[in-house]
Amino acid sequence: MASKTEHHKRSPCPVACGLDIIGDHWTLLVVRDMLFLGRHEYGQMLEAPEGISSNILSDRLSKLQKQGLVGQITHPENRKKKLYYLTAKGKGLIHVLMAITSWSKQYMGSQVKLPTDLLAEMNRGPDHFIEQTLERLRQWEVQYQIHS
Amino acid sequence: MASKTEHHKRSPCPVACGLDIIGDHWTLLVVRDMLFLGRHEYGQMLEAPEGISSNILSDRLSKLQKQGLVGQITHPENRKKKLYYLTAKGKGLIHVLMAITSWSKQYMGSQVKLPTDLLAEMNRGPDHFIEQTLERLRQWEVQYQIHS
DNA sequence: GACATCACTTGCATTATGCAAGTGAAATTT
DNA sequence: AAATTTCACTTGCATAATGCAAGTGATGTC
Repeated sequence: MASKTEHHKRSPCPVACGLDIIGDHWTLLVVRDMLFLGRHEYGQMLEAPEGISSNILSDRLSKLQKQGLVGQITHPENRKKKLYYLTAKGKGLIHVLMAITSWSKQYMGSQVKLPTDLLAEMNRGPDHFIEQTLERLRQWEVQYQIHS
Repeated sequence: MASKTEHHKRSPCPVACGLDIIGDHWTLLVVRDMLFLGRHEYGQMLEAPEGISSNILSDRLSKLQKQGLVGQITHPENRKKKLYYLTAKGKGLIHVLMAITSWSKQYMGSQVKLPTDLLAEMNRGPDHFIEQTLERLRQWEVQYQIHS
């Protein structure tokens, strides 16, 4: 569970410290699911096309909770389900995710595609897209009475 | 060498595709060295406080070159040295690195510190900082006659 | 010609990941 | 209320990635 590569013990660099949390193949995909794709349940995230394994998903969700990026509640409509949500710290990664998205669109061209509704919103500019995304989350939080 | 986790084969998501290239503990630190810290030699990067291993550094530099983010020339002042430089694709990651930096500064507080000169430039706003950083690189490229 | 530098490479132990299968608690069906 | 299903994990085991120490060979210096 504890990674051997904990940069922050050796370096105060914000990039190095940030990578201690998000510097792996899966963490940012889990954040993406919650932030952009409306996936807040374990089962939904498992179904994402990248094909995360159940043990990795479980591990990342618990790490994200320990680090304060994610919280959870039991699903009000089904007590055996859980809902995972982003805290302010987790939502703060929206700028990182958008920067990666822009970079990929620009330099990996034909390989990348994104859902048409998100693409349309994104084409109206980054500020608009961010506001739209956060508003969507706020509404979802109201629906489930989450105070992140 | 070929990772088992190649998202782009399963998903066209720009986040997933981007993470295929930068989604590990070390790649972005190597880019950071070249982009912000003026480290363009193998030996300099080895000395970074995070303590990258020589085999990992070698691996990442060759991957970055294969993917077109980095190029190399032999050092004009010492033929047994090499100079590594960022292409436009590599420099394009500046927005990702800045987003991570901002996020770390905001949410990891006391843990992160950065060189005073960079901090001062950063406090003058992101646009200024980006222009300053890219200008520094341009001058360095002129010095070594690099046409990225 | 001996020695030091430099950018790697190699071997091997440790850690992380991928996959398939299993577990137990809660809900649903019979 | 007994049996089955759903759900969020765990576990076991094979494979891949990483960390570390020690080479290697091509160059440059004394």
